[in-house]
Amino acid sequence: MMNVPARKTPSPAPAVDAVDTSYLEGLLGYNARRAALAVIEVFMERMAPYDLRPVDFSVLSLITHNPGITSRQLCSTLGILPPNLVGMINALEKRELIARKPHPRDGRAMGLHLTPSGLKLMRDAERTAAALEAEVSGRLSPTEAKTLIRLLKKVYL
Amino acid sequence: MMNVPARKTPSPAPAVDAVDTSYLEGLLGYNARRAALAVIEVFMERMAPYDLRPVDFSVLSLITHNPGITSRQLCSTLGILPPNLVGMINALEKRELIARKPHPRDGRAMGLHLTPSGLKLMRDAERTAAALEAEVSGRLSPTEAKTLIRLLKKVYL
DNA sequence: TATTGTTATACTCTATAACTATA
DNA sequence: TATAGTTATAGAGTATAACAATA
Repeated sequence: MMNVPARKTPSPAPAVDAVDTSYLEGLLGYNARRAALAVIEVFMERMAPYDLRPVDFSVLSLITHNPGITSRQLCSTLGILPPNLVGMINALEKRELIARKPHPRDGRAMGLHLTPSGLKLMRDAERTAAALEAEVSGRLSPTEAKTLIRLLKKVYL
Repeated sequence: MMNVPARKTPSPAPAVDAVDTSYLEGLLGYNARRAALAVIEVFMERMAPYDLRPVDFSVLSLITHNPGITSRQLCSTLGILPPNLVGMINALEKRELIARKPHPRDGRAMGLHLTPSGLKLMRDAERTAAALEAEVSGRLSPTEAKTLIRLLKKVYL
């Protein structure tokens, strides 16, 4: 129970029963990272049926709401480096979810657009994302969910 | 001949001037990840003088506040896989920031402890972390900072 | 000269299987 | 049999340099 040492042992090597995480839990970065990983973990599970990782969803979502967006614009918006986007775009094009069309004003760039099947997939995927949001926000009140997003924006914007 | 109005061009490839991110910005996961990355980026800069990555700081901080903690306990607390912790522990031991002592009750395990120089480093590093917290929280009110951490905990706990 | 998209490549992070020694 | 620590290794994610085509 108490495990009281006999008076004054050198106490050479104490053991830890319950880990004290109170210090880390007071740090914003620690909590933000844990929360992000928790949400993203659920997100990955729900997007698995569509064979979309979070980054694929982000890319397709930006193309959905910005038809004709270029690779360069995707990169700077999402913080992806151009060489790392190439493979993703190629894969999405190979799956016939997106199509490249010539940019109307810049011969170097290609505008990215959803194909009909890409549009259909994203309608379902965004519905799933909305359901997931409602679920996670279910642990919060609607007001808390809005507050949380507002405060997170204040941190990174 | 005349039934193709000039107004109704096929609009073959629109261009995007300003990227619309409003959809993604409504998603909790997107905002949590962006905020976490922003905070961690500053954290990395401030910890560079100590040659500590965020994960090193987390490990040393847990050892600081839990003398005798085992590798296994570190792994389960921080969500690190055992094989990936080995190298970190070895490196910290080689820098003489931590020392392994035999676990008092389990011959398989080793208790981890700060060395005097490790203790000194962590006093400085935790002071730096506290200053950084104050700075980031400076973009929020003290109440907002507390609210943010409370809501983040609700999301991942 | 600067920028878009691209290739090649390296480095870090994370994940899996299997071994050892203790429990 | 199960667990703590370890090794080896594979895969994913992220980074820089350099090139061709176009601005």
